[in-house]
Amino acid sequence: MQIVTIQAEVIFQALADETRLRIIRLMKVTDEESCLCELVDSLLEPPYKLSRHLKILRQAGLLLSQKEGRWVYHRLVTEPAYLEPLYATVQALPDTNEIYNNDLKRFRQRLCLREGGRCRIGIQSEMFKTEAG
Amino acid sequence: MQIVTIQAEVIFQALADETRLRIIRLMKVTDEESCLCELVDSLLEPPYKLSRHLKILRQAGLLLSQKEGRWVYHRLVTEPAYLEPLYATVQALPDTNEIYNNDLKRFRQRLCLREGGRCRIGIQSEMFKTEAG
DNA sequence: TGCATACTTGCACTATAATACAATTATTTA
DNA sequence: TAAATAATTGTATTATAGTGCAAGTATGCA
Repeated sequence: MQIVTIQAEVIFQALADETRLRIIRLMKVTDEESCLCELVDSLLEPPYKLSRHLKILRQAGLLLSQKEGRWVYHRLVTEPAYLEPLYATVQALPDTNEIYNNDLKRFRQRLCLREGGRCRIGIQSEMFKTEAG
Repeated sequence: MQIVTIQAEVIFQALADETRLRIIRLMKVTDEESCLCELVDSLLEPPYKLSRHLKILRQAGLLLSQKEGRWVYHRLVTEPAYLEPLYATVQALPDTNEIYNNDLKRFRQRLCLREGGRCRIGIQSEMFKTEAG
């Protein structure tokens, strides 16, 4: 086990971006883990963009990423304990334009395409764009 | 009364800086308000630098600034409610290098120089630099 | 009314950050 | 072993952010 002390500024910086807040909120609300292509289909953002944002969250100590074959699953890190009120804050943020809610709807749909609880397909964005705003 | 919706990214961005975290933590821990020169003496940073950081915090909706003669007093904003866990997080951050603690010691000393609960003097940094690390 | 002073800001400079495209890596499968 | 594919990254570009100096504003006081 490796404990790295992460500067508070780095954590707040990691949360100071709309795309990254969308990722954190989705992971927090669903208590799920997700691979890149599922996030692409949920947030409707290009893979290279999300991949870079995921890296920033990982480096800030907020996400843990594990490779499984061709897929990489990302999930929230819950330690140290002071991360919890931060996630709670993100989860409590107003969602005036329903951005978070639409991400969530698409993500839930996308989860239905898993087989045996794992993603077996790639990006399906075209399909998801036409549905659920 | 004017309610302005502030983007979450702006709030997290405002917290993504060491100097600003020092200001927030000091205001939160002491539950005090402070003018610029008191902060200069507490954080030992130049006035123009702190003035700019205070502006950023104000624009993010975290500080309220009120002018009183030549002095401007700054204090934490507590609304909306989701700011509270953020401040709590800042207050709970580890203080490995005692930076926050040293700020606090100097601030408490500086408060002793108030007359009638108000600051009546300007920057005294030279005096504060020589004491309490 | 002129000076001291608490604070702010214009400007220049440097560093960091977000994005898009294209290329690359790593893994699976035919 | 070659093609397909999930994911990452090099590079260029543009925008934003932090800092320091010097100048400016606004208030109080002699």
